[in-house]
Parts: sequence; C-alpha cells; structure tokens
Amino acid sequence: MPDEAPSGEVTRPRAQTLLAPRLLAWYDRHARRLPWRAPPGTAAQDPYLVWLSEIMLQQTRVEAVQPYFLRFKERWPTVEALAAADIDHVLTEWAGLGYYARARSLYACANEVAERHGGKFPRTQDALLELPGIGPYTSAAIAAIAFDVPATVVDGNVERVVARIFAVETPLPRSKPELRDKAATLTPQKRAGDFAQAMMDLGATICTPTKPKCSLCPWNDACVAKARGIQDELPRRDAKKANPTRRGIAYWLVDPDGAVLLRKRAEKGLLGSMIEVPSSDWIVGATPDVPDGAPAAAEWQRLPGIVRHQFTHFDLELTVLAATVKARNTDGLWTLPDNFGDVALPTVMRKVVAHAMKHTAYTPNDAAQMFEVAEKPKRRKKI
DNA sequence: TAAACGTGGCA
DNA sequence: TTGCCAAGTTT
Repeated sequence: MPDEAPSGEVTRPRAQTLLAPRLLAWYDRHARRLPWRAPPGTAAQDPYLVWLSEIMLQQTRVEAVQPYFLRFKERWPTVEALAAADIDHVLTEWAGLGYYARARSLYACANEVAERHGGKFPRTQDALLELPGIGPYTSAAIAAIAFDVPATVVDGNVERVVARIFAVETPLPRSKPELRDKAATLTPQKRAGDFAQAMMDLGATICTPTKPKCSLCPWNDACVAKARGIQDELPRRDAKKANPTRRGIAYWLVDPDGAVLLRKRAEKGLLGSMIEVPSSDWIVGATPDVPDGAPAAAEWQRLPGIVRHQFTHFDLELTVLAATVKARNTDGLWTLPDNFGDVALPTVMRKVVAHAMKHTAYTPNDAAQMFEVAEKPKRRKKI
C-alpha cells in the first residue's frame, strides 16, 4: 500500500521511507574523506569541483582519480581557467586516466559553461544533460551534490546495492530500468546529495561486488538478497563475449640528438588527440608486414619481446621496430625522452616507450635513467 | 540497441 | 595468467 506522496515525490511503501535516514546516519559516521567532497551535511560544494570529480570518476576508481583531481584543481582552479587552457595541456594532464573522450568533452564543457552560462553551471538535471560529457548519471550527481536537487543518482554501485536490497534477478544490463525505478523509491527529498554519495560509499566499501560485508551494512535487515542468501550472486550479468587480439608494429625512430619521433593521433576515436609512437594499423590476425605504417624508410631492427596491452574491447600486441636517422627526415613531434612527461602519452604508449628504451642504447650514457623517466612520467616538472 | 571507448587492481 | 569490472557517455 503506497503512502500519500507529496507532489513530485516517488510513491513508495512505508518501510522504504525508513531506509534513507538509516543510510544517512551511517554516512554521517562513515563517509570517506575525499578531496572533492565536503563533510556530510555541510555547506554546498563548488559545482566546478563536483563536476570535475564526477567526470573523472566515470568508470574510474576513486584511488585512480585522486592524484589527477588534485593536479587539475591546482592548475585550473576555476571553470574559466580550464576553459582558457590549451587543450593539449589538458590532455597531457589527463594522460594515463583513460577514456580520453572525457578530457575532450571536459574542455568543451568548460568552454560552454564559461561562454554560454556566464561561468556558472546550470542547476537542473535537464540543463546539465545538454552539456558535453554529461549523461544521466553525471547530471543527477551534480544536481544532487552541488545543488541539493533530489535527483536519483544511479551508477554501478547503486545498481548493485539496489539489485541486492530488492533481490532483482534480471541480469544487467536488461535490469537497468527496473533498478533505476527502484533506486528512485529510495531517494529522499532532503540531503539527496549526501544520500547519493552514501549509496556509492556503501557500494564501494560494504556492498562490494564480491564478499560483501553484510554484518557492517546499515540495511542488512532489509536486504532481500541477504535473507535469501544470494547476495554474492547479485547483480547477475549477461555473459560477455571474449575480446579479439589485434596486432601491430610501433616504430621507434631516433635522430642524432636522441630525439624520438612522436605524432598526434586522429582527433577522435581510440586514444583520440593523444600522442603516440608512430605505428601501423592494429589489426586482428597476423602482425602487419614491415614497413606497413612506417614513418620513414630506414633499417628497422626488431626489438626483442612484445608490448601487450588490454583495452576494453580488444587485446593489443605490439612489435617494436627501432631505427636511427642522420637527420629529421619526416614531420612529427621530435621529442627528447626528458620531455616525454610534457606530452599526452597514453599508458599503452608509455609501455612502448619503456620497452624501446629498455632494448635500445641510443643514449649510451644513461639509458637506465631515461627508462625511469619513461616509466614514471607522472612526476613531471611544470610546463 | 549495441558497440566503442582506457586503465588498474584484485581474485 | 586471465577475467572481472569500476562514481558512464557517445554514436
């Protein structure tokens, strides 16, 4: 029997109205302290920092985001500062975090906010949804966390918590609409931002994908999955098909100064707008023949070993070929390894760099030191 | 609707 | 070593 619901509020059984206060009480005691998060129940947070953190957190763990968030916050403290930045500097700062379309959308969004919204983020979910890189999750998260709008925030954590609380046995992603609707029945009218973060904290620390810590859960007495003993099996998922393996060749070309030829990838698509060691196409099947995709004619020497990398939808195996040239005979970004930290090299390309520097002695003096630079470019000097 | 789109930690 | 999958969005 549904309660009488105030206008705009989701109708829900009476028992469910008790759940949100219990979770908020748990959150008041157990909220993780994160650099983008104000303490529970305190003043509103800077919408710019909420937005920045939420974009970074898309499909990305808190631990991976933290150093990136702190560097962005320090370097670009406001949305106007970010909008005024050089996009390549933004991509360089993003390098290693993955899903690089997020960084391009981040920059586009900053410019829209700066130019069309007077530097202020819109306060409604619908208006936020219009901005680049902001979808259903992020619009709800910003509305709730930055503006205290009672929006329902649904991410992977919330889906897992809700699937267990209500024992939803339909596999993901088919169950998404049902999980969203059930999550909406839990969302309170007040402290929706804290509630959203509480749900995500609960999912991240208690209601974990494997071995959930039900004894510590503020909702354990209400959880249908736990009552049935199937909490470890939920949420179910449709089987995924195996990833294919693609193969290619990376070309490590060095000039007499020790500068290495790099180039910028196509603006969009895989690793869009990022910097790479020139390479062939990456194709399913056998490794392409030399000199497929080679940036110049040279006496290419195959380096021992292979560079492996896993993307979301395929595995990659790169053979690395190296050569030296007497002059910079082809266009590109000839870059000294000391400066690799200043370019937007994605992780797969850092692996190529590390591999090439390990197996070439093109700088006889201290290849080892340069290898270290390639392996750990995150601690780089300011540009 | 389904595929594309990164990376890293952990079992 | 391999597979899972995480504070999702875009096309």
